[in-house]
Amino acid sequence: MAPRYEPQEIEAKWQRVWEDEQAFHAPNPVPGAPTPENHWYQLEMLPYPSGPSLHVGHVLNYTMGDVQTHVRRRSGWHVVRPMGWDAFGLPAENAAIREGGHPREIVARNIELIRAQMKRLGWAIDWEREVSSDDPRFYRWTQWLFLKFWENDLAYRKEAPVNWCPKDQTVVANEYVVDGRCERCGTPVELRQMTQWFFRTTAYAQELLEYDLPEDGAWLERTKTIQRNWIGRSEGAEILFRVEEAGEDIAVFTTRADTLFGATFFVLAPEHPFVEAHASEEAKEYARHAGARPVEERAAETKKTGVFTGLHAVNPINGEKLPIWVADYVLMDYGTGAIMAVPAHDERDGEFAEEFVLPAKVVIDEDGKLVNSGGFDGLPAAEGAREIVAALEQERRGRATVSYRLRDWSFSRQRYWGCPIPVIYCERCGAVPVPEDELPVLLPEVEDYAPKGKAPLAGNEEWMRVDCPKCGGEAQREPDTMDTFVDSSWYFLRYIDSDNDEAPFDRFVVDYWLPVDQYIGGIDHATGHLLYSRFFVKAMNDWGMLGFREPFARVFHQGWVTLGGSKMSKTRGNLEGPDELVERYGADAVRLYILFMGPADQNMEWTPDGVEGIVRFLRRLWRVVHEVADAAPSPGSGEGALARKANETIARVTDDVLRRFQFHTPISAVMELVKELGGAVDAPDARFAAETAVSLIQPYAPHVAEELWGVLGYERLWEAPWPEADESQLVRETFELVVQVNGKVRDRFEADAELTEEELVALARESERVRSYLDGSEPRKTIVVPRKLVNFVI
RNA sequence: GCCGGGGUGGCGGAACUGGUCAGACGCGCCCGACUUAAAAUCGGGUGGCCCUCGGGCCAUGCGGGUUCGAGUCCCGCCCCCGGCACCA
Repeated sequence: MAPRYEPQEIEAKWQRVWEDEQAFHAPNPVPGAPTPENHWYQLEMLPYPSGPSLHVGHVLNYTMGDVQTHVRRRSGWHVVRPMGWDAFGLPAENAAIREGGHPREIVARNIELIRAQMKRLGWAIDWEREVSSDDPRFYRWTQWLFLKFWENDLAYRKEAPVNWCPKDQTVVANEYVVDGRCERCGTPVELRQMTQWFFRTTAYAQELLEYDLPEDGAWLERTKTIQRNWIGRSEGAEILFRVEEAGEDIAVFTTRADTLFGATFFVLAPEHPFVEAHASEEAKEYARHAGARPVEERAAETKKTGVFTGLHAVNPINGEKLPIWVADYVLMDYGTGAIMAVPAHDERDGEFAEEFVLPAKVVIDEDGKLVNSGGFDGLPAAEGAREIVAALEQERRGRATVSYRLRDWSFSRQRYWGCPIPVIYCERCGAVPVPEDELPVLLPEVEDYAPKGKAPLAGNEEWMRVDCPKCGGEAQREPDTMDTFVDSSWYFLRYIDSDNDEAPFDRFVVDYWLPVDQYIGGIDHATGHLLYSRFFVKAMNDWGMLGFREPFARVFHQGWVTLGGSKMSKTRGNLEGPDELVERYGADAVRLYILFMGPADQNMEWTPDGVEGIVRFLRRLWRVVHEVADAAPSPGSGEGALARKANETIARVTDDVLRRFQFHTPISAVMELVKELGGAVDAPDARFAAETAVSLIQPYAPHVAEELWGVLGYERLWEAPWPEADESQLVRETFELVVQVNGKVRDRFEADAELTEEELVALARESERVRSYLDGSEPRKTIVVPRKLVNFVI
């Protein structure tokens, strides 16, 4: 009789062993010493410790990473799999405000609790590399990196319209405004003119479109599409229009240079500097009002609005004088903020022309060829565009160019709980960097850190007052803090060298481990975190800090876990933690269940109902392995029906996890194996099958697998080599021959795998059932698929 | 509108390069064993319709096509999910 399966005891026992041994610590390579070539960096997006518990979505995410980790480790890879905390930022700060404590304390408490949960789930994490973004030893280097960006003109300060969240009382980056609302709290954002710090992400717009991946790297098409759309590259031309009244040129951007002869008027965005400089009073008045409104609001207007400026622009291709209007359907931050209007071939220009009774001129006919376009008539549109741009280029009035939709990343935040921006403002010297040896600028205590529309750090006057590092005169600190996405843009580099106090990281070790071999996290970060991290790495590569240009070789997005139909999230308050289930059924059952629920990349509704099936499977596995240990001889035989099934299971599980990144089907495969084994525990090959089943389930259920490994007489399964399928066992001596008549299966029977095509046909024709369908007639055609089927066509 | 991903039983889903009556594995449901009984456990059944119990027909969003053979390939629709969108 097998002892009872007591997951709580078993799990506590093995977790203690792994902890004592630091079983999942992966040492860094040392220069000059031999290093394992086969290395693997397994990374999952780090959690916000804004609440006291993980939710089941996290459990899915980290268990997937865990399965990868175990399989890779046991397959001979040197695997690093770190963990840390995205501790700074709004989520944690808002939680602290809600609960009425200091963010530092709330975050520290949450980290304790979540770390304990992670250990309780038995994840194979290298805890020696743990980092937290609110630790001065970490954010010192966040500040250092900021200074590098500034020094390299990739960070700058400017006054610009920015998204302001009235609830969170801070600026929000474009990337985290979703449908005009703050991604964090769902409040509609407002447009505010503010002086802010920006990262010049646009400098890398083109490179961010090109995935500079290692040979075997792969990003999902889905993710690349989202990023591509976000970056929004359009090829077109910049064309100069002369405004004689002002003695100036204005540039327009167009993707339709082929329609240049069709331009009948000209439009400036309200914010275009030319308006304030030269336009009529009426036009200026309109521009002041219109420019203050957010784009979504402008777009929602049913009628186009605008005012004539009193000025004219000369079309460089034909010398026509076009009236210049100012209208809010033209946006300052795309292209040049000015357009040539072609009402016949652009819907919006058409609407505007209709509203203000302006002429339209058709220049492309139904066949897509240029008409009314002087010497360019008859050219197909694409060619016409090229020719026209070429002609303008001769006159230095135009050139082919590319425009992007991507904007620079605004990253200064008017909140307390973040990394201080190490800048000092001096009346005489302007903005001055805090000298490197004075880093970190520690986040000071403030009396009141509640959001109030301006930076809470400004409230600490003693901290704010500082001597200018350049001239020694009176100066003030920058009171804004950094967006938490700055921290997460490089944390994966710090993991690799988290004890380094001389530099953010050492290039040698980072170049060894990175790019991250497998990154797992939510697709909601496709245009934010994932893009920012790529930007950071490209910049650091340009400065020679590291030797690669992409941070993540492979990216996988788990689906959301939904509850009541909507994504689990703190804002919705529909969180479900794993604790109750873990307590009841153990970590192994929860880990298996969450992965068994469905394909990991699809959304799934959380229901604990099916966990019973997994518990039944674990109990069966427990019982069957004990029975085998009692009944079947050791070492036993590696041949027979069970052994073959076991080998097939090895091949399936390995391929699914490593190549297909599919986690639910391996569980089915092992279930099948265990079921078959249960009916033949005293077979000579039962022991081999039992060992295989235990070994294959270890990445999913490491505790029970370890215990059963012991029952089978072995030790340290977490270090045991991953099983390899015996190829000779996969090749069957016989196979089930399917015989079809007209494509319909009429008979099936075992046949020797060595038979030739002729022999198979002969065999098939002997079948009684087939004969009755053939009805004595000769098949018109016979198709033979070796080792599969014979099909008679009559 | 443009770009990307999907549509298979009561449910989650499997079928990886066109080839084993499509539906693995699990949930749920039904039947049985054990039990005084229930739970637990174990065994069996479970796409639909028809049936003379041999089997037959229909089925992978809809309509066509290619092929000896299509969930898988091609063409045309419909629907769902995600991204972008007054972006010139």
